[in-house]
Amino acid sequence: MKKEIPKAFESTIKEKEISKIWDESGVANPEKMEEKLEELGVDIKEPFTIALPPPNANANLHIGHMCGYSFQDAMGRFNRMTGHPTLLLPGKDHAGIQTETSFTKVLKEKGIEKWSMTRGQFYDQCYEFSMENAQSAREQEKRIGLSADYSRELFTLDPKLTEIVYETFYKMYEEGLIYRDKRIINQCPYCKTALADVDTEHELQRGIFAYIVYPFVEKEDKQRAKELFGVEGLTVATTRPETMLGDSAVAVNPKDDRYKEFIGKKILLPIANREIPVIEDESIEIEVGTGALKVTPAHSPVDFEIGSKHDLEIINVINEEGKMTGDIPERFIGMDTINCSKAFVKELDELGLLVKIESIKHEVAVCERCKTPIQPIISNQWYVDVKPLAKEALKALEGGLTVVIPSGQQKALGYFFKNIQPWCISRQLWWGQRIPVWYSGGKKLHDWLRENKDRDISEYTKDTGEEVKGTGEIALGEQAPDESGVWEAETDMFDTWFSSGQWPFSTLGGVNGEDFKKYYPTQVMETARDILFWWVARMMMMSIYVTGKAPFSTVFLHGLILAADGSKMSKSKGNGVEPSEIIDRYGADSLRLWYFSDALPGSNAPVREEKIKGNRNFVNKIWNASRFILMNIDDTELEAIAKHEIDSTLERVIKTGDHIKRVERYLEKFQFNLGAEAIREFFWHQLCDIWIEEIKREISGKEIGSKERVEKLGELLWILKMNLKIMHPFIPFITESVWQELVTLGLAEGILMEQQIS
RNA sequence: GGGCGAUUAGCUCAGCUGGCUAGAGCAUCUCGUUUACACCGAGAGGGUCAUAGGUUCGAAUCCUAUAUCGCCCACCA
Repeated sequence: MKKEIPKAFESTIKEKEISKIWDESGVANPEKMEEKLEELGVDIKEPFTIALPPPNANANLHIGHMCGYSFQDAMGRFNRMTGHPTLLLPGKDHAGIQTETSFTKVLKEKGIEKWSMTRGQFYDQCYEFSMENAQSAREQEKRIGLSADYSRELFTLDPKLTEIVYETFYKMYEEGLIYRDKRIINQCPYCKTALADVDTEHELQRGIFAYIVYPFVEKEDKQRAKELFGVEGLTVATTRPETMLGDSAVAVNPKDDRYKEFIGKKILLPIANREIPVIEDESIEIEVGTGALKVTPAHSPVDFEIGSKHDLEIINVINEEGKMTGDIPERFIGMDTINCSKAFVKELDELGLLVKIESIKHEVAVCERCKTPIQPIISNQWYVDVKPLAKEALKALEGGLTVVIPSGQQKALGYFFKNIQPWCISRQLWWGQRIPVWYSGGKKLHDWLRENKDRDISEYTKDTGEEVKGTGEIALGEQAPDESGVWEAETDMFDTWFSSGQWPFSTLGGVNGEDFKKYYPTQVMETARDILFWWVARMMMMSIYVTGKAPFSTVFLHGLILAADGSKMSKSKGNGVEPSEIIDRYGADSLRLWYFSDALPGSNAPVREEKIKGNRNFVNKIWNASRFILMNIDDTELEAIAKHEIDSTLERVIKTGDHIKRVERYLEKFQFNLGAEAIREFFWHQLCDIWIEEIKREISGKEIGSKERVEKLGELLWILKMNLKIMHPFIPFITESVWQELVTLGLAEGILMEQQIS
């Protein structure tokens, strides 16, 4: 009897051994794999490349990350086993705002306030924090079997990448696509930064709807209003009374018969006691609220539009931290918006100007990262005019150069490109890549000049009380253009997506990189569908802009992993499933197989442990079937069986060949579920339940070393090996483990990972 | 308000360009101590494929409505 083979597949032990073998082989490196293919005498095909989505280096990987890696690894392994030098290019993302938020929390738990640190201190410690997370993420990636080329691993803040990101910025600036603008932005009072529209979410929240009387100035208007409405002014309805000190007008629809006659009249804004006009605007909906809208251009995107149409004054009353500010009564300054709202309601009530308050539920924009309600405020920010980029991306999409799976998401992406808005790329953060801009005489001077185009620089001092110390010009670069000392560095950071949007070519060394020539464009982008607009869209736009070519031909969006009850997993709910626990219990292969059959594009996949357990049973079945075959081969027969030439006309051999082809087709068409089902069905029910049983009978009573035994067991061994190969992209650990058992007996060579399927 | 998708066995879902008695996994039930595996084997039950029309020799599959659910986008005060 040969050495003992355990009855059950001990996944935890085996996975470690196998990982080590793979690491040592080095064939995750495409050049190394190419050499291997040459050795094997195989036709070398086009490289297959995936720039793996870099996970945020601020937390452990979750079950969704593992899902992505499973699909990408399956694609990678399959291509590697069919003659393609394969590059799965790994990396980690600094994830600007998200990491800054989570690291701030980490500090807080230690009793340290972010604001008590210098930017530099914060940056350094955050860097360390990110590196630690990157390390554990790397370990997790390997646990699910990811065959990435770690010799090329990158972090988005790597100087090599930053250089490329800056080059793109300079190019865009010179071509007039980058500009600074003062307009209404989404301000997160908690993160204290501007956000792009796409960085906000809408949440249904409870709020108030206050009906407030805005009295007229003139006596006759008051009287007329009294006759018509019973109050001496127009009643406006608002969910945000605290913004009223920033009102510049009351707008009504010109078709609204109730208010028509008051258009052009003057209103005395309560509390502020400032006169504002009644204006007309088509966009006002007659049925909503009272049909009269208070217009606050500084603090509402809708109002901002109306304001710029009618050239209304912009009055800032809320600052970056969500506190009341500006030219307002002393008692409100510094109040937060909620308390201010309450105070206003009280005062208005005392003045007899509060009609009523309704309690309503309405959609509120919140910060995508910390869920704090955003404050729309006016501020100076950097923008990219992405319209022309989106146009090219749309062309690629419509021309079929990039195909999105599932197709419904392709339409959504097209819609996004068609309706794209300027992209605000500056963030008031400490963590990330600094926007490489310098201001002569300071940022404030530059902005003042931009806002006061018709005025002379000499008036700046009069306006602001500050000396003019430069020209207000801008210079680009990492370093100040000269030593004159007039240059002030931009302190804003890039939106994290500005760098990750360049991932497909920045990781390959940019347009002049060696890797770029060989591996760009990549073949696949595999990710979760919730970052389609943030990331996939940006990658397409920026990559086409910089390289002229669509960065990938297929976008594969895997399904959304949900908690067992079908709800979204979230940290706050505590209903997340820890991938390492699943792997400990059932093995990485079982989890992978579950992804392939359940986490299909366009679907939701609640984690069902029984199903993963079922896959574990299948993995174990493979182990035992293989073990049985090996146990049946006598030591004295090993050599003969190893040398045995397979008869390609045998029925079982033909059927096996057909099966392999079928699964190959499924993998080529990204039909992982069908592939997973096919390998299971074939191995378990065809091979184990039927053929092994048949062969058991066929060799029973035959003498050891006889021709029949060598032929039959040789056939069985061949079928097993073919099955191991085709199953390997799905379940690499078990298949490689069995392969290694074969190697020790001299029945196979090398590692399965580098074998060619046909 | 707009868009996308879903609705098939108790549960989670397959079912590609329309064609055999509609499938899988898990769950359920019955039987089984055969020298790989009980993380097993043999077998069984269970679906008017959301509803109503239509196209067709033929529809879960195509078309049109309806209903319910989900997701995304959008400035409803």
